[in-house]
Amino acid sequence: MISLAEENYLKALFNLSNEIGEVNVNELSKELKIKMPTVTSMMKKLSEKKLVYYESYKPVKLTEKGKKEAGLIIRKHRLTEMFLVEKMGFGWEEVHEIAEQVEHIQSFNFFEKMDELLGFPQVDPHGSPIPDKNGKITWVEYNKLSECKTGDIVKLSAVIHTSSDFLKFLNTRELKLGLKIKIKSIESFDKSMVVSYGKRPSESLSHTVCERLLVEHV
Amino acid sequence: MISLAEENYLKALFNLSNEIGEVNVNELSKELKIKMPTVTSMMKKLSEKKLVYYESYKPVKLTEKGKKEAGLIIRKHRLTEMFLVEKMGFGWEEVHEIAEQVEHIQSFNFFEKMDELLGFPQVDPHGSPIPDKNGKITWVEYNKLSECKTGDIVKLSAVIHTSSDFLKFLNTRELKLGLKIKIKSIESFDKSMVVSYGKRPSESLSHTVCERLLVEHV
DNA sequence: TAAATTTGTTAGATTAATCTAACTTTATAG
DNA sequence: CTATAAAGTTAGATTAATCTAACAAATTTA
Repeated sequence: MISLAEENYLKALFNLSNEIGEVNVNELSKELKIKMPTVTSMMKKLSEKKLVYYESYKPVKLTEKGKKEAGLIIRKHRLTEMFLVEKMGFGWEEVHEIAEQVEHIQSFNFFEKMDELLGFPQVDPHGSPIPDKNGKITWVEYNKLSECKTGDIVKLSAVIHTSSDFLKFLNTRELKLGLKIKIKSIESFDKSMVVSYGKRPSESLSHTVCERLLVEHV
Repeated sequence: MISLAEENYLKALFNLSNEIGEVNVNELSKELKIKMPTVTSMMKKLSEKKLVYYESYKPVKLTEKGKKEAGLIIRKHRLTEMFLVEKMGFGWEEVHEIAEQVEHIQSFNFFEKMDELLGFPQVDPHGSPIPDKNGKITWVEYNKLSECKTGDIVKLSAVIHTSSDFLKFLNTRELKLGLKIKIKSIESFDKSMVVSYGKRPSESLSHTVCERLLVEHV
């Protein structure tokens, strides 16, 4: 049995690994807002349970078993977010906090039913892929908007770092997934972009924002 | 802040109080399957938090504050059960276990949304009343089927003790809330009843079953 | 009403998850 | 290549929720 606390460590490890590969104790500590000694001792425990590879003074890695468990938690999180948006009418900026709690519910059927009612979605409301029933994730290679060049026409496919404030900002600019965006110009001094989309002929987006918008070329 | 463990004690107290008024430590201990010394110490803690009245060797009572908190937890439980049945297609025998977990989720909006999507229901799938936003419950006086007499025609309005097995049994007999039931005869030796309802002209129900079926006279 | 049973409490141990303080190892910067 | 900084560990304390063993109070029964 995996405790609630353990689930949170696995999830954090999974998320950080996907960004930066191996994860050290310090990063995990910051991510979870839990002091390093606590993280160290939890790593020993998860190592005993064969959920992570851990050796003193070295970065931590999820085992296959750990990846699967983490994937299944993230599956529950993302299915929940999708359900909250699609079936309950929440905004995409509201769902993360609720899903953080719902993801720990132990009931295969509950999440199966969500999946079914949603029509087996592949991505959550932020464009992140939903792991399958084995916890396996299918990575789609997106590009950062910030790496595109003037004249490119792209489709907004996902957003990174789903803080509620960032999502509210996107709402105010009517930036939604699936939207076609044309890059009109790039300011060389601050890398901000002037783009057009929907009914907005000219919007300026800071580099920070453009780094968090994932797009596909069309 | 009320912890998950504390919430479970409050809920148990609320439920037991409605059946038997004052509740002693032993009953609470059995209900929660937690040993008596643990219950005693938790009563002291809840008493400090002004959620219960507690004095050594005396029965425990919820304070007004405790009643409100307990009512709100039960509200979340029952809204969840209703949502699972009405919006997600679960059977009434499957929802208790899931609701036991969902009831602890901290999100006003989540349960507001359920309430709204359900059209502000007054009762849960077992006919139990749903407390209002202040945790207040409106009691409707039902009669036990076991207390009715031959010839009575009644409407099945609620069921007590919602164990999954009991509910599955009701499913096999096609006994649903709202059903009109006619009492054809009562066996004096075991108090079992022969009744007719729906497409079933003659069904025998044991006294144990009849005590758990709550009805209104029509 | 005295004995037996049930109910309740106290004391102290245990477990999981956290912390702080002190120390060690590894990495970085002159 | 040493010295300093950053990262990591160990040891020991803390808190919440649980337990068992032993004792005490209340209730039931003979």
